[in-house]
Amino acid sequence: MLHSASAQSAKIAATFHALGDPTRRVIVEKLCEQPQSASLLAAPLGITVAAVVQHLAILEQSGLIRSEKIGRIRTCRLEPSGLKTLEDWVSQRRTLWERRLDKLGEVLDEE
Amino acid sequence: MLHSASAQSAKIAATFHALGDPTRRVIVEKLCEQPQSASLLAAPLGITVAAVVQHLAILEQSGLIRSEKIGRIRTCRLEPSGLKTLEDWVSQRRTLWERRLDKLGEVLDEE
DNA sequence: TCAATACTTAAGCCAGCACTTGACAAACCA
DNA sequence: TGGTTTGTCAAGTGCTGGCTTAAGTATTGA
Repeated sequence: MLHSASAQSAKIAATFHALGDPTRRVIVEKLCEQPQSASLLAAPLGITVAAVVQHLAILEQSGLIRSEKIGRIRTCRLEPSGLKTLEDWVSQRRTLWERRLDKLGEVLDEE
Repeated sequence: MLHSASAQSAKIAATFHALGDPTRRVIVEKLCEQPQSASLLAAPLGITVAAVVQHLAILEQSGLIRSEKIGRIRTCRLEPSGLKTLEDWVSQRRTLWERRLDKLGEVLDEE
């Protein structure tokens, strides 16, 4: 399955933007351990639930988390494919960099 | 070699903050292919060299790039260990998440 | 049914950040 | 030596983004 380059870069942009904020990173780290409600996430963060909900929206848009509302409780959980997007980007950059070194090696060998 | 948890998290914070900006991501992507000077980086970005230099300082602080000034030219190159920091964070989260699933499986098996 | 809980939404505040301008310094070159 | 290139630094500007408050909706439980 192929994605357009722009779709991929849009997703990566959203992901990095989401994880660029320390509070959102803490949320993601908590959700790695177990799913939690919005108010449960807010408590240790020292910010209002309203603020947390705003963070959750950004995280959800980026695909890093998923949330489901049952009754009056919204339960959030990690979406592992979001981490995969990140992993792919990093390994792609790494590959590019290594390929460059390989080429450089070839040139040096020829001389 | 051990690093303190706070030192690691400070580095990760700097890395995510650095990559949270689209312009800085473009810079990193360019530097994956080849080292470049500040003005060379600025040209296709449509911003001033002064702005690029500010971005470079942030990227360098995060450990994602390294730069060296020879004559009047500052050459920037990728620092692969910066990408490694990122890779480590992701794989750590992934591991946490998988471990949770494993535990969940055990509990279900016991019942 | 009434109150408490859990979240949602909108509006506004303010600090931080990306960027510019302008003035400067150093290196290169004709 | 004078002009061009390349980068540095400081100050200022405008906008984004994280947060709050306040008012609302839906769900739950006594």
